[in-house]
Amino acid sequence: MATTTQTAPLPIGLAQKLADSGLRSTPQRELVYDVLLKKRDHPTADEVFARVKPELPGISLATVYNCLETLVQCDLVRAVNFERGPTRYCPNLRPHAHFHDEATGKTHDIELPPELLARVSSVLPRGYDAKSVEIMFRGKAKISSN
Amino acid sequence: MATTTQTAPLPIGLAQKLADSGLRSTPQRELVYDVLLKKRDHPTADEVFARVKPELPGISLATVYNCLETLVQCDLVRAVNFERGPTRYCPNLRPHAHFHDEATGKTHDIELPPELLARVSSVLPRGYDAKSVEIMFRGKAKISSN
DNA sequence: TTGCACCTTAGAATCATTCCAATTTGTTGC
DNA sequence: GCAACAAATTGGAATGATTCTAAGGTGCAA
Repeated sequence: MATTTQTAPLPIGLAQKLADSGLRSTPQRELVYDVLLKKRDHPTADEVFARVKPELPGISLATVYNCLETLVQCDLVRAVNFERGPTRYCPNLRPHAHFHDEATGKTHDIELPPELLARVSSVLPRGYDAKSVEIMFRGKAKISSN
Repeated sequence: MATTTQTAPLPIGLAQKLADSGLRSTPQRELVYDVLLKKRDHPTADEVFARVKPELPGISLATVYNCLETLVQCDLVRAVNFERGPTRYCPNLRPHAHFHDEATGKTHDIELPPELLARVSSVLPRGYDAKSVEIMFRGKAKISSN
């Protein structure tokens, strides 16, 4: 195997982003991120744990929580909260909204036209300085794209 | 006291809305709703409990949860969830967004121009039928209007 | 006035998450 | 390579919010 060959479809930016924050790249962090990238169905921490365990049987749920939190801090992952229920994680970094299908419980990403977030933020009165905007829909989707 | 005099600034629509759903108007439900109307600072269930207790010392936390849930079902109150943390309750029925001030932890209502929600909903692809839209900002507010 | 459906209650149970103390791992300077 | 230190992981306990459950109350309807 040539030295330039990637050994796996592993997240290219992960180690760098972590280093930027003075953090280490660990097998646990890589695997958690990898799992999020592989199946983008907005899993909960528990679900990530279940997917990660076969690859790294010794991993603990606490570590999964830690890794997810780390990834969120590094802006590699978004944490999404619908009403009640556990936090869900999303590796889609492009501006998008979420649609929560009440029938299936599934969450879909909704791509947003580039100017919409600005338009939405423009409703803020003077004195309000928003770091982030979250748009979420709730309803039924006739299309099951997931 | 004339028969047409209101005996208290009690929610006019409550009994009716409840009846519409085949539910009864009870002292607990009235008081919980009253408390939400009186101080619109998006209290948690615990906070509502604390405000309600002096008026009705026998009330239980479970009942407060029940009443809040009932009010949400009757579309008299909105349940709001920011990342993690307890659900907050909001009796503002007009279309509005929420701004969560990271510095103070307080939540502010942001009035929305009437057409904005429609505009936002228009980004949904065919097949997505949204019953509700939620817009939430996170950041710092220089103005403390609450 | 009895029956029945709806409500409320207290406390137990559940679920997600965080905390903690102990251990492991990695890195740095020697 | 090796000690020392920092960062990361681990399992289990602790916490916090919410829901569940079983029992008792309340009030309308026949």
